[in-house]
Amino acid sequence: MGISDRKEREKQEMRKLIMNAAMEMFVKEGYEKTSLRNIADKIEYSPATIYLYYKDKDELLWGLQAEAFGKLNEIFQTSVTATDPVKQLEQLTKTYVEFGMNNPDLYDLMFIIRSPMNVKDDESWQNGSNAFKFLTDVIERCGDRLRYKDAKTAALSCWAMVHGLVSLNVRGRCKVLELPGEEDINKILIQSVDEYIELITR
Amino acid sequence: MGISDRKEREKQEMRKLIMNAAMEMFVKEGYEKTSLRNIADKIEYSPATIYLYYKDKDELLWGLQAEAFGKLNEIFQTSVTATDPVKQLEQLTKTYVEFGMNNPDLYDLMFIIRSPMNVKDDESWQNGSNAFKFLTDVIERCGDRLRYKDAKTAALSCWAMVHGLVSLNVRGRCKVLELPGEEDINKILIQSVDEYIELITR
DNA sequence: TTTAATTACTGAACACTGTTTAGTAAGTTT
DNA sequence: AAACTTACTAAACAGTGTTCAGTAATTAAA
Repeated sequence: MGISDRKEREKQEMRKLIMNAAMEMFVKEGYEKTSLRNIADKIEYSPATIYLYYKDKDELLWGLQAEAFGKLNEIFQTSVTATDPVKQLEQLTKTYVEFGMNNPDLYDLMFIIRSPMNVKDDESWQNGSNAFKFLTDVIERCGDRLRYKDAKTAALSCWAMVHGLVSLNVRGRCKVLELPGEEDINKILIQSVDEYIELITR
Repeated sequence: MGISDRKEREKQEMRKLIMNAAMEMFVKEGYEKTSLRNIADKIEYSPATIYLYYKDKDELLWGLQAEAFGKLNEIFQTSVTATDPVKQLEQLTKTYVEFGMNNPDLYDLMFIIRSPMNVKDDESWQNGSNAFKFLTDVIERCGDRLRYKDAKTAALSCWAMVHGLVSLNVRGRCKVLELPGEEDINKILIQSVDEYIELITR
């Protein structure tokens, strides 16, 4: 059955072709400009063809989301290098903030946009879950060096803090801060994370 | 010039008619269903008419945003009743979280959606700025009872925390938490806020 | 009071969006 | 060579925000 094997291979290649085009479009042109028609144009196929490989736009976005979470996990792996778990937490949170600020569109897709993150037990949810597990593991290793009652709420709070900082910025809500002069917003965020880590450790 | 006065009055009434219809639609049907055509249908005018009173959809959204911020300010005023500034901060943060959880669509419009919050010196920005000032004022009154270096970063961090909690929930990102049983997510959030307040006070 | 100018409004169109369906052309099997 | 299956697309549907020419009513000027 070599033919059906090849057919299956070609099908996966086509899925990848669509996926890659969508991803490239997404990081280059942003969410708004990434329509099915534009993607179809890019890969020189009809828009209807995409529907033969993906149920709808949401399914495509889940794919992008999965890749983005994978990327985040990779960065975590390479950036969190310390042996001290508290130091690890510091590296983790800063890495998170930097990732969000450097990849606003991907961050959007992963943590802000409405549609995805709906279905359980798919790749996207798996990768997202892994990233969160990375955080909870670090926090658990911190043990009683964190001034938190249990690891679960500690993880939630910690995540909420960094996500709050990033998402307020990504969606331009930090103008009310009225930063004096041309202070780098990126540094202020990192500083806030620093202060937070200091605050929750004893 | 009584005529032009009446004309101006009628113009404002029309603006209000559109605004109210849009707001009603927004809180009842959500953002997705609130299209210009639907609004126009509701007030029994042509969609084109709306453009005679609002430059575009964004301008309309700014109006809604302004009202929502006004509403939030009101709630702040009636809910923050304590004399102790730290207690005030606790009331403020909890009120914020509850507002977000009870009015997800409005919260969306105020703190998540992309388009608005662009232009300075308009009503929406004013009201948003006021809400933030409410927070910074409370924090300043707390003085050295907060374990923060300066009031500004304290305010940012505090806001980031509550916004993080609410927005992760509003956009359904808290499923990774894997809450045991049917625990009320609302209570967990309030609990997290509690713990945070406790954490930053000495 | 009749005519001219201004105002308020709309129908229809434009350029998009995601999505579905009927039909075609090629590849595969019999 | 005929029958079947697969891969693909043109065209349409229903929706979006937005613009513009044209109409009817109101106001101002003659």
